[in-house]
Order: sequence, then C-alpha cells, then structure tokens
Amino acid sequence: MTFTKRQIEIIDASKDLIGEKGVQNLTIKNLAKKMSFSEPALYRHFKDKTQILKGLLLFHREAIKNGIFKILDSDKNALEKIEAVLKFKFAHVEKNPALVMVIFSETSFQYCSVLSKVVRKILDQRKKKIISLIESGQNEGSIRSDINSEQLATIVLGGIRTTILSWRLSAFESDLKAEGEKLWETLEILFKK
Amino acid sequence: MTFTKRQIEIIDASKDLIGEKGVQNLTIKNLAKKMSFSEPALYRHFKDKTQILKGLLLFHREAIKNGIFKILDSDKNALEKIEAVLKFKFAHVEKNPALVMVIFSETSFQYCSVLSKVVRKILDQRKKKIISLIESGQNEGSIRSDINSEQLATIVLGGIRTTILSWRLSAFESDLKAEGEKLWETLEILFKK
DNA sequence: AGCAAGTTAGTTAGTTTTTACTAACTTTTT
DNA sequence: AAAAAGTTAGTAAAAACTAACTAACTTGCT
Repeated sequence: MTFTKRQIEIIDASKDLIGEKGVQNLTIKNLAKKMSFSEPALYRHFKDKTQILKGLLLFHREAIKNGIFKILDSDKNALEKIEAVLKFKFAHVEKNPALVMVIFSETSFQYCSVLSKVVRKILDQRKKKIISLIESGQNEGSIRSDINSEQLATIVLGGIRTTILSWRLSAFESDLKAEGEKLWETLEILFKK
Repeated sequence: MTFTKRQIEIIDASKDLIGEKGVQNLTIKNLAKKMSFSEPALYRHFKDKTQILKGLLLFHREAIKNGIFKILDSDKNALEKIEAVLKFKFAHVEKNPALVMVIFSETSFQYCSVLSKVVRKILDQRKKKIISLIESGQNEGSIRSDINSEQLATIVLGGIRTTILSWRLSAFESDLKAEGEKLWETLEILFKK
C-alpha cells in the first residue's frame, strides 16, 4: 500500500487529532478543519473514514517494520536484539503518542474524564495490591528479592493483560483458563527464589 | 455506591450489549430494546449514559474486590495467593467477557471488521517476531530453555504493554524511556541462563 | 505554439441517520 | 393521594456522506 503526499498529510492530521483527544476526536469535520479545507475534499483522497484509519495503521506499521528489520538484520546476539527492539519500540511510541491511543487504547473512555478517572483508579488499586503481595512474598523468602516488587508486578500484570488480549483476539475461542495456568507456571518458575 | 434492583438490571443489560458488539453497541436505544421498555424510562434510573457506564465499572469492581479480599485474607503464603488471584481474575473475566471489552479494550475498532483485522495482524506478526528472537537466543544458549519461547514472549509483550499503559495513564508525563530501561533490566535478569 | 478535452482537487449546500436527551402525560404501586 | 415508573412524541446536535458545480492543471493533437 502506497500513499500520496496528500494522503500522508491526512494520516498525519488524523494522528494529531487522535493524540489530542482520543479516537472519538477523529471526525471528518475536525479533520477537514485541521487540514483547512472542506469535508468533501477528504473524500477525494480516501473512500471513507475507515480507510483513513486503516491508512494510519498501515503507514505506521511500515515505519515500525523498517526499524525492527534493521535490528534483526544486525550482527547482535538474540538478547541484545531483544533489548534493541524494546528500546526502538518505546522510542517510537514516545514520538507518536497517538498510536498508543489507537492500538494500545486501554479504554474507550478517553474522551470522558469521569469514566477515565474511574478506570485509572481501578487499575491503580490493582497494581498496588499485587505489589504488596509480592513484597510479602519477598519478606517470607518465597519470592526472589533481586528484582524490586514494582518491576515484578509489571511482569504479572503484563502477563495477565497479554493473555486476556490473546483470548479476545481469538474471539473468545481459546481456552483462557488453560492459558492462565500456563502463565502461572511460567511466573512461578521466574519468581521463585 | 449502592444500586437499586432496576439499576443492576440495566447494568447487566449494558454488559451484555457491550459483550455482543463492543462499547459502541451500548446506545440508549439498544439498551431500551434489551430491557423491553422505552428509552426515557432509563432516565428514571440513571441521570445520563455516563452514569450507566460508571455504574457498570463500579459494580464489577466491587465484585472483584470481594473475591480478592477473600484470597488475601486466607492463610496461604504469598506465592499461593498470587496464584489464586490470577486464577480468580481469569475466571471472572471468562464469565464476563464484556468487561474485557470495556476495561481491557484493546482498540476502539471492535465494531469494524476491516480495522480489527488489521490490528490483529499487526499484533500477531509482532508476537511471532519476538518468539523467533527468543528461540534463537535459546539456541545460542543466552536465554534459558526451561520455559518455552511462547511463554517468554507473553512476558515480554506484557511488560511492554503494561509499561506503555502506565505512561498513558500518567497522561504521558512519566519517563517512558526510563521505565523501558527498567523493564529491560528486569527481563534480562529473568531470561538469562 | 495553441487549444480542446479530460483529470485532479477543491467548493457550497445539502441529505440521511443516529445520537442522547426532554416535555408532557399516564399507569402502577404504596 | 402521592410518589415512582412507565408511556408517546418529539427535539437538537452531530455524524458520515453525496450531488452538483468549478478553477486550475495536464495531455494529446494539429
């Protein structure tokens, strides 16, 4: 998929709009205003709104792909490559917060401060609980102490999140409990002293 | 926050609607249809739509809280408690897929098959790349082989995701790169042979 | 070089659909 | 009788999108 100059301008403007106030901020009206031309003009460049969003996704996938390809192609060892991939990823995301809004969008409530506050609070409390559990494990001596509790909590929460995400992307068809068991087995090995 | 019987019925119906087709499927019209009464009747029970969603979130937080409280209050050791929390979580989520749609919502494109396909493909390719990287590390001998590559990839991806999420919830104020460094230090320790 | 024909990229002025929500009235419950 | 919980019939605003038109360029032909 290739894009014209104008299409890339539109994709960029979309990214900005999303970055400002979330996906719901991307409307044809707002987009036209940001591009300073009329709404129908947009339809000269994209068939419909979906194609604009698809363009946004594909355009950035391309960028990320190229960055990662270079890393994979280098003569580092695997661990170093993983490290480089992580760093590339975080740098790219930092430069394009809108992507987080789109792909990593945590809730659909970005636009609504009442709801996003509630969600933030829920996630926050959850993290605190896990941290304190891990700390008591470290005090008991059942959990390794060479990594701090907050970092281990990140690993636990991340594992949960990714497992649930896979389940969802499989349209709820995979066996979530079985995957949960596997995750636990892994975490147990990694965390034990 | 306490809820009347009817409010709980409405919250339940909302959950179902979201579970069926994502958050955008939760409209006053659909909700009224599902409850088999008229739209204005809903406003006798909730001030506006936001309050319904807020209710949904708070109601389930309560349920999860109670479940987890029991676990924390038991006489297990910390590792066992973490295990129990994980299992409880996955079981609860499995019973309430709508919650995944709401809180763990991965993208806002659930409703649009064109876009959700694109996203799925992107995430899938990403996972495959990480898995093959880990495998080559295991073959080289730099990464532990007692845990299979897919599980380790889940940990990596989860770590990334959670780190980015925290950044986003801080309104992009925290230092993403620094957090990324920390994550890598942790992963390096956990993964090394 | 000059010009008719077509293409590209924009405009204004709308349509249709859907949204959340309200006013005013009626029925049911206590 | 009064409060609670419904109804019908609507509004206003916003959404994506379309029809019809036009100015400004390429392009190919003589």
